[in-house]
Amino acid sequence: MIENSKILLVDDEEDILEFLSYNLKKEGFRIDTANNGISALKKLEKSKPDLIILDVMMPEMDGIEVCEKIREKQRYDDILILFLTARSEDYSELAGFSAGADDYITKPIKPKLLVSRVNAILKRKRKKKNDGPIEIGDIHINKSNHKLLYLNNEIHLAKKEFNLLYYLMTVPGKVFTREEIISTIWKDAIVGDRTIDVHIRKIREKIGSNHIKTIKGIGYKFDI
Amino acid sequence: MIENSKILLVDDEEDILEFLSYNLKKEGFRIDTANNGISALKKLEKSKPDLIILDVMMPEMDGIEVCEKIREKQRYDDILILFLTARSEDYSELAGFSAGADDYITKPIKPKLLVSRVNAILKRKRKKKNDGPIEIGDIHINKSNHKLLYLNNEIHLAKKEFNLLYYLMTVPGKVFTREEIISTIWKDAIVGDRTIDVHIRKIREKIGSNHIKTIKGIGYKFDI
DNA sequence: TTAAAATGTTAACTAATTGTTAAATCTTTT
DNA sequence: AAAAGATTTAACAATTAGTTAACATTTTAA
Repeated sequence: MIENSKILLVDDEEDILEFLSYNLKKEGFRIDTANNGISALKKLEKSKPDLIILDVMMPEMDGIEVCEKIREKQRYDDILILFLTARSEDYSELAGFSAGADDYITKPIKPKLLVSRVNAILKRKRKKKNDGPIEIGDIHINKSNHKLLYLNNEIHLAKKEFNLLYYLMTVPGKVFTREEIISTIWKDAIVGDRTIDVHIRKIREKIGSNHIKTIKGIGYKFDI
Repeated sequence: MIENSKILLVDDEEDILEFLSYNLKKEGFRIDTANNGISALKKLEKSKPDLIILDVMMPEMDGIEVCEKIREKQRYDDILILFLTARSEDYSELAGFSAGADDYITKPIKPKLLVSRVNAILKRKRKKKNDGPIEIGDIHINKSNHKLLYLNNEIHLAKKEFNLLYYLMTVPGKVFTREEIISTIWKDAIVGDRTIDVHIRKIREKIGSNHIKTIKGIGYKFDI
């Protein structure tokens, strides 16, 4: 869900932070702010955003430098960086991209343009990775770190349970037939008929029984 | 070796290809050329270059489109793309970066600038891949001096242990499959199945068993 | 309404994976 | 060349995951 993306805003001017914050929150983004480079880098450690919007001109550590610092760490590779630059500071386009930015917006910022640019860039990111985390309601499932968050608590799922839930969540609302499930989760093994049920049961035990619905005679679906 | 980098030049004008080729070969780069987008995409399949220099203006498929096509494939993520654009085609800066370019050069091309830009961009890539120190919680690991600090005490790790821990720490939280681990830490050697475990055990002996978590059936991950 | 069909539930059983040692084999250092 | 250290292996233990069988419950449809 693009709307659910976390964005970190970095600018030394409070006005701009508020302006950006307001316009992006309205679109459903989760916003965090920092008013200098150092504090931005610290916030990163705590919670990794999907996108950082970074003012180029800042006292002490400018945006370019912050960007370079971020790009040094491999684990931040997938964070998008969008520069905010005054039209006059032409240098920034070049230096910014050399530092590893993904896009830039020139001031004065037009809310509509901002939002559309942010959406575009996030969409691009999403397309890139196919095992992306899925967040539906109070359930966050992430294949790359094999984590399931239910109401913000980490829940342990065994491999089969995890794969099964993830599979159902790839297309919420869609009914997956037992056959479909077997052929993707069990590939070539042959398992008895109760096996699926038992796994479903174990998942329900962990995330409550409202999310996975039984469609009798057909299969199961994940619903919010 | 930056000098050894492979560069793919894509331009429809033979003159420019030769000009670029001449100047870059002189610097020790390995050069391959293509005179349209289709052929460039085909050459990619055969042999992956480190950098692609792409003319924006080309008949049939323009540079932007080629760039987008490349960026669609995850396996080409680490290829750098540098655009060649006429000064007038201002649009390309923006469209180009949105398409996923890493830098651009405007025509007319000055050999010295070209070379320095190419070097800069390649160096940036190299830096990214490499060895920054990683500090997570109470663990500081530094590849350049092969040191591990745990709770501010220096701990000795044997080479394999060190590499393994470092690898896991490059992306904290991510689950590395046994396969991934084997193929990066053991490159081309073939080792038995218990080898990883034994190394993991030794690392845990030294930094406690909370940081490296086992995800049964999948692999290991480093967590804070 | 009731038998048949499908799914839910449990606990026992089986299989698969990982942990732990100590010894064997390589490597490096002295 | 001996010693020390690093790495791998093999055997076995421990743990966890996955499956099944037996039975219960629910739903469907005659």
